[in-house]
Amino acid sequence: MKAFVKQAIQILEQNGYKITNPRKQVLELIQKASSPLSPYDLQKMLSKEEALNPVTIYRVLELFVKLHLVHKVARGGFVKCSIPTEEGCHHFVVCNSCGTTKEFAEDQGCHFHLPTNIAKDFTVTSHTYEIAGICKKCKK
Amino acid sequence: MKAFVKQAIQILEQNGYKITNPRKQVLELIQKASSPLSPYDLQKMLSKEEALNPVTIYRVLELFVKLHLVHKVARGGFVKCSIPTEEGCHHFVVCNSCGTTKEFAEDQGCHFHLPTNIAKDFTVTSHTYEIAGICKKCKK
DNA sequence: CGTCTAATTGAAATACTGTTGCAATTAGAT
DNA sequence: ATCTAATTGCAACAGTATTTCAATTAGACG
Ligand SMILES: [Mn+2]
Ligand SMILES: [Mn+2]
Ligand SMILES: [Zn+2]
Ligand SMILES: [Zn+2]
Repeated sequence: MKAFVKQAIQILEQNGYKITNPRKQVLELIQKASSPLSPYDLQKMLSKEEALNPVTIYRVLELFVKLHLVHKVARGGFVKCSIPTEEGCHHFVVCNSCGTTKEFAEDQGCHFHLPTNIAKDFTVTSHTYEIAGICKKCKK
Repeated sequence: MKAFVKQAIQILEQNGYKITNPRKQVLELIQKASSPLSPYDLQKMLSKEEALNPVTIYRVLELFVKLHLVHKVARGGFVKCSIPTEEGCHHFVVCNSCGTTKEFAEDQGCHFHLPTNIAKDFTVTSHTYEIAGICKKCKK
């Protein structure tokens, strides 16, 4: 995943969006990162000279998501609480349009799978499986 | 999952916590719900008479999480952004103690599985698989 | 190149979410 | 019924997210 910035710029151009400094800066940071970044994560990574207004970062990311340049992965903020399941896992369907979240049961049991290299360093207490997309209603 | 409230109250008692109105109210609401609830979701579900201070709801939930009466499922808040993967899926390990989030590759490909009854009503654009627990560092 | 303008950014105001400290209230032990 | 530690509510605050509008700028065009 190295051509990321280059390719993203192409897609911006193709869709008639300007190649601005804030957009380039954010793309560079995302390319370097190995973990998901929040708007404020990004802000903190910028030097004083290249500082950006948080509002700008939000808008840049919003655009990137619209163009599918980045995925919006739901992490952070607070907590929704749920009754624990037998196997300690949760399965959700989330509509990207209306935000509706529904919990569901997997039809042939839990598909949990922990890579062995992770298992060494990490004590698992629960896991979550989330499917994002568009619900029936929002398809009109 | 019907004995939920009763069992929760038992565990509160066993651990020397008081059975208060706010705690009972929140337990009832969670039992009724079929989807995860945020503190403010819960607040909105309460009538004027039984109204609770949001701070109280936060603290009640915090206790419930500690006693494993509910799971803290990470949804909502804003966005962390990530470069999309081939298969449109993301796999994270999240430490419940320090909050560190790492993305990882599944060792034998993507374990994505969409129950057929969901597939009918829902157009999937991406999915996320998240493992929560305690990282090496935080185990001391 | 410079000019021009629609697109983009930043500043300010505001709303929502989450946390902390302290005083008032209350569950439940005696 | 009384007493007290545990719990709740209030107030103040910090962090996150959104909206409006004025200032700036990318890049199209001459
Ligand atoms: Mn599972
Ligand atoms: Mn996957
Ligand atoms: Zn929807
Ligand atoms: Zn940790």
